[in-house]
Amino acid sequence: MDTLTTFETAFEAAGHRLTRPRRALAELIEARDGAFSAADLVADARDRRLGIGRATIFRAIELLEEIGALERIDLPTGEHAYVPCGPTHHHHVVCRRCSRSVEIGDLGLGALAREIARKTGYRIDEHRFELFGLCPDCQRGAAPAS
Amino acid sequence: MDTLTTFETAFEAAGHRLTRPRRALAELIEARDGAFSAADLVADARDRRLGIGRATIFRAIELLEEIGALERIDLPTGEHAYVPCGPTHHHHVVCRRCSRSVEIGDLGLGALAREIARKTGYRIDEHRFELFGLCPDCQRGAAPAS
DNA sequence: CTTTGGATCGAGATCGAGTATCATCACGGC
DNA sequence: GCCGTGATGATACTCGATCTCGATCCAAAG
Repeated sequence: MDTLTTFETAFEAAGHRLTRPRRALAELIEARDGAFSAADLVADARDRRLGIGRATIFRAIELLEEIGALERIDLPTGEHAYVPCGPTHHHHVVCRRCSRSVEIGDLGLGALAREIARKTGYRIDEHRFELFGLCPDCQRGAAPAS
Repeated sequence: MDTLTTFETAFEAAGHRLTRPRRALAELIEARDGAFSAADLVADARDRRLGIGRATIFRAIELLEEIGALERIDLPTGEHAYVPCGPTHHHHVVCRRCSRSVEIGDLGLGALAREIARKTGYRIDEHRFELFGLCPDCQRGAAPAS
């Protein structure tokens, strides 16, 4: 395999080494195609006997988050999950059954945040908008992708 | 003290006993006047030698959350915090320095969620919108309330 | 191709939030 | 006041996440 996946490219572009564990994790994430938890990756890696340590997985996630290739989402259950995403400001819709996620644009929330800042007097420098529900497939009762 | 605080009333109204530990926790929460973590309450209780067990604090928080007197918020740091709030649908603006929070109304987000549902095909049944920044006092460099 | 330094790795210890257990206690209706 | 049931708190435990540190690997230079 000499074509690099999105995540492999992300590692290189940010000036980090493209090591075997990182390649493997990039593949695992691409294979999931949706939101996943750190525990999911740990389980995947163990199931496939990749011999990747827990710490390495957390470090890779942290790195991809810094780079902007992943974003952490807080599920309604209180668990942490991560979704693959692009560099522009956006929000996510996450299926609570299969975890597949869709990016949506800013949708005027930036303007809304400024409006709220004006009304409350707060200086707002971060906002999060997350939506949860069922994706079309899961509504039909189809088997989820992952 | 024979006037009940908001939280003491909340316990009674939901048909739960108004015990000494619960009264004490209600006071601690009111005294904080903003978002706080479970660990904050544990620390407060220990500092004041109230002799309240860790489990009791988590149970009280869980109860108040069920009742609707508290809502869990996920801070940008990944920590869980809780904010006092009323029963109607709303969102919060939280100061990331002093944790004081302000409730804001729905602001048309319900309609926006429906619009997103239409576009993406997802059946959306939950959404969260949280804003973080500096409250007016903290912008002025004033000492935060808590 | 070999060397070499620093980034990265993996195993295990550790930490900390949150939960489960269970004998004892106290609220509040009677 | 009594008593039954909900509540309490000490303790042990689970589990996600972090820290440590010696070993290893990558990649650039020679």
